[in-house]
Amino acid sequence: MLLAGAMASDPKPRVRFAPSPSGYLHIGGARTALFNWLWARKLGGSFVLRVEDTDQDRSSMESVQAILDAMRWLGLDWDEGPGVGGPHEPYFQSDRKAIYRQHCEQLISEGKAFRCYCTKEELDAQRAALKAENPKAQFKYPGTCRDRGDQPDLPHVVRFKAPTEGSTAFDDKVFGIIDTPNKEQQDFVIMRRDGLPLYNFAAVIDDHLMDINLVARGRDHIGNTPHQIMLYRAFGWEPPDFAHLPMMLSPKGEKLSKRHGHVAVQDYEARGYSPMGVLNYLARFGWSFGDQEIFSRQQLIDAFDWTRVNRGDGKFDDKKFADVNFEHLKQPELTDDDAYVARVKPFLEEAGLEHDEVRVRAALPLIRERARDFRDAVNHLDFYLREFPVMDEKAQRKFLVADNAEHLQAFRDHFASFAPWPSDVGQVEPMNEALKSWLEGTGRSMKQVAQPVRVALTGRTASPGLFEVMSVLGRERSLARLDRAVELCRAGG
RNA sequence: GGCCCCAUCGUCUAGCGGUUAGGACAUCGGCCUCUCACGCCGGUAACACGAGUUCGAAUCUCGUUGGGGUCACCA
Repeated sequence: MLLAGAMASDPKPRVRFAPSPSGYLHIGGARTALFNWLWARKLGGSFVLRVEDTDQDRSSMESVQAILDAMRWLGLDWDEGPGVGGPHEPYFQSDRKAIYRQHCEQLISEGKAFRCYCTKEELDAQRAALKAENPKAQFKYPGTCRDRGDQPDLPHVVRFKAPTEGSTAFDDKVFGIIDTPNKEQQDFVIMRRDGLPLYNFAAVIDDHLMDINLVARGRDHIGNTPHQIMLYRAFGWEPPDFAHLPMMLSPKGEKLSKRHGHVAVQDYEARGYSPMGVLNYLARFGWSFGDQEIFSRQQLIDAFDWTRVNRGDGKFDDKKFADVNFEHLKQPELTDDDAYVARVKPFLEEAGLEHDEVRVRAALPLIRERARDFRDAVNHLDFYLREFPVMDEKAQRKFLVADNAEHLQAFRDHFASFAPWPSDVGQVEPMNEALKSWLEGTGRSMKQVAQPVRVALTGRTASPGLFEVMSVLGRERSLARLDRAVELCRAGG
């Protein structure tokens, strides 16, 4: 057995992500891109983006755009590829047809590939006949056209003369040595009838021409690897290293697809996830670093290593994902105030809320420990940003009643003269003290007062501490809300 | 079915011959408390099974079972 990839030297990695633009950026694809990107960034290598759009029926420019947008949103920048160019242009396979044709001709002239004139129908018929005779038999292309004369004018596909003796092995950076008997192979098609290359052929040529020295992709490509290695050898090229990643399965263990909910990166963007929240969850899926769960972008780059990538497939867990994202929103070290404000802004606009940046920043410490994503943050921000809060009907009925008017009025009057009014949520302690002594002095209980005040200020029964809210709202707005609540109590009661 | 791969709490995982099998999410209690949240403390919960190797296996070998991938003129 000839072992590919075993003794590759260790130059700067040149890795690639090669999506097929037939939809959106799949969450599993994003992880593949991430691992490649991390490796390139860690070692100062290059991350190449190549668009595999040879199947014109399934590819679209909208899809290319969606994928590039998602990559940019995640911050997975590429050193070569669409938009940035590079020394190995073009980076769209649909612009490289001449290259594939030329290499195909080379293999044919060297006797390593041949034109096959069999039609799909003929092959199907042969397969059916074999099945009829022996249901368990495995149909393989019988080599009908292997030694038939070359007739380029006839409609044909081009097949690679695959070896049938021995085996093809490679040393995977994740799975170790994978050895596949060649007798399993058949003369596979490298060029379609319409002259367009098939995946295995185009990928090999591009990876070689683009100097890719490590191909990292999903485990579903393991079976393609022997084919590709055969092609490298046929061309006399050194195969790159390979690293295959375990699969991301649905919570039920099935292949992850749209029916399982959110699988497109853009779905998470729309839900208000943070790019680093997404990246962090994906990084920890099939890879670990001791007990560490939360990573900044730089920590990920520093810590990433193929030796810590696992082999077992995993099941997707939305709850864990949400929590990792939450962790990134909570910690200012991971999402600083500027980033937070910038990310939440479009969601505020979408909700039609006034984007009062000063007040948003003032409320941020309160929001951070409550909002699980930026969309959720808008909900928590809502009552700070309106003139008056939207009253929750049940809350109003229960707490803004005649009996509470007096408590609210007294609270309002007492704190109207309080000075200094806290300008920061961290400065509310004096007000808390004042509240306690006021309650004692007037014979009121916290229970009697707190919830009515809360509803008055926020329109809700759940919110941050009373004085934290008041410090964000400011004196005037707070008092106005209390006044309005007193009116509501009297009118409603 | 052929070939390939995988197997630790429900989930993501640590473990790389000797551990009370650890962490995180989820879940269940409790503390904190003006509500919510954060935070803190604690509980339930795993080595798929069977043979070996070894003084000693979650760790090594083989088998069984289970799961996944792949067998296109898709990628």
